[in-house]
Amino acid sequence: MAVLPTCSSNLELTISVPGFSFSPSIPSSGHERCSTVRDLDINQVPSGGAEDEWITASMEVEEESWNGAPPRKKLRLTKEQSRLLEESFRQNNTLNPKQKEALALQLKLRPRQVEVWFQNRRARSKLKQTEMECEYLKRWFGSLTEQNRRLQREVEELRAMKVGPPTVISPHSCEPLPASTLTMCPRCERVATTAHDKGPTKVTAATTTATALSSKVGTSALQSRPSSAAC
DNA sequence: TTAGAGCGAAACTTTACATCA
DNA sequence: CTTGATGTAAAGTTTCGCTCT
Repeated sequence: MAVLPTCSSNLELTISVPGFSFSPSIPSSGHERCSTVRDLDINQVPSGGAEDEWITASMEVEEESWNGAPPRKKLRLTKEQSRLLEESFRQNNTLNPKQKEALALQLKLRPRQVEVWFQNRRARSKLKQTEMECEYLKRWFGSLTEQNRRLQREVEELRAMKVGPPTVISPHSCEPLPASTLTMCPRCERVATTAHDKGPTKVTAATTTATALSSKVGTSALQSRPSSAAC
């Protein structure tokens, strides 16, 4: 199996905050079940109020929502909160309780929110990586299919040539060697002569073609696979 | 201007596993 | 060694805010 990119924590996932604005937002008309209080944008600091008051207020709203039907009020993180979370995620994609507490304090969020954000972020990283692996395998499959087509064409061409068994000329005697002295290198599958024939070997066109063919496989394998030992 | 579809992300649930008393 | 409590991560799902048409 090929070596695949494995740096999930380095994946650059942009966290977009659509429509983020400090200007007063108009409550969505499609969510009538929200109370008047909960229609307030919880990301928005109330005019004239301190940020701490805003946080307290938004938490109170959440507490209230637990009486009766519990419609979730979803927080939209500010750009700054997202940035800090991302930064922290890059350093460490899991948090111990102390880190979680500290980060929550720093971001003025509840520890549970930080925890959920990290869970979702890990999930997104994994999804992104899986998608990348999928793309990689698709491309690899495509190139192997193409390679296979080419090789089959070459096999057909060779068959059409109807050449006899390969003839090897010995460098010592300058006489043709019997085909039985030919061996195949098990690693690279190139044709080689037996041990007693150490010198450079002249081969006929057919053998050359066979060697070139096998080396082609090696070359393209090198292109598509990250590592391949040279013979 | 409004309604609704679609999408992204926050929040939740379930399950599995590890640790500890 | 077994057992129950507790905590956490992963995977899957639900819900909601927002944009676009």
